[in-house]
Amino acid sequence: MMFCCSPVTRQPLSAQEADELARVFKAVGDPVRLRLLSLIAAHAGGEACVCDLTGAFELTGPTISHHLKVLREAGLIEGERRATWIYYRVRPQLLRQLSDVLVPDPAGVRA
Amino acid sequence: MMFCCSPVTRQPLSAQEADELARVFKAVGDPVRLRLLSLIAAHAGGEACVCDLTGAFELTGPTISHHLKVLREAGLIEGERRATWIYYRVRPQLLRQLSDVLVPDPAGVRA
DNA sequence: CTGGTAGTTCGACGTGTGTCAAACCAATGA
DNA sequence: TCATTGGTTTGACACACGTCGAACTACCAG
Repeated sequence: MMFCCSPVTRQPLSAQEADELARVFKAVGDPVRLRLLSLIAAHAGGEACVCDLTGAFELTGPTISHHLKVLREAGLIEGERRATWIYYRVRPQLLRQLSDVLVPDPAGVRA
Repeated sequence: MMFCCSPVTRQPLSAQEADELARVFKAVGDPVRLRLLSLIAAHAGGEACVCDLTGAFELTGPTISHHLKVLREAGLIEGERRATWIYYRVRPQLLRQLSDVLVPDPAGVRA
């Protein structure tokens, strides 16, 4: 992930930065994916296997799998197979970057 | 906006919270809207008229207008007409909420 | 009132996306 | 080796979304 830490409110984003950022925000711009992210992050041990996740939704396996893939390709989570199960964990660095980039300027810093 | 301040990583989002949050993240999940938000926020005085914005893109007026409407309906910006021009300004409260909700837990807080 | 500029709304069109069923791959266990 | 369970991939379909041109509204200047 190439964009860096200066908030969106500081100076105008370049088209490139905007493209990269938008890709990630689009990934969290879906209620199912947000809940998946939240379920994984808040799960005991910081990780959850897919079998823990599918039960929380009225959606089929393939659909959950699709959303996990979107989150994975956005860099928000990573998965690891252990024996029969695949465990997902969130990648806090990217989450932190997203959080930082949205922080509003303290009033009056701009000209 | 009804969702509140506890980070997504703390405890699983309810379906309702996820819906509301996703609506807003979807609004920032587009490169043009991200740049618009950034242009408005970083503009001198904290506001910009539409005429300041359209020139920054290779897009027609109606398209810019459409994206501004999406940002407006998401609660991220607000517009005010003064004489011939309409000035947009970002609403920092919502930006702050989005930022807060994405902050990762300090390691080891969860069980 | 007429003309001109700023901006939005409307209607249409092509592409992207969420969903599912069916087929497939990986690991375990008789 | 075969059957079973966990997950992903593929293909198809309906709907949402980004974009544009054209029509429209709001304001200002003669």
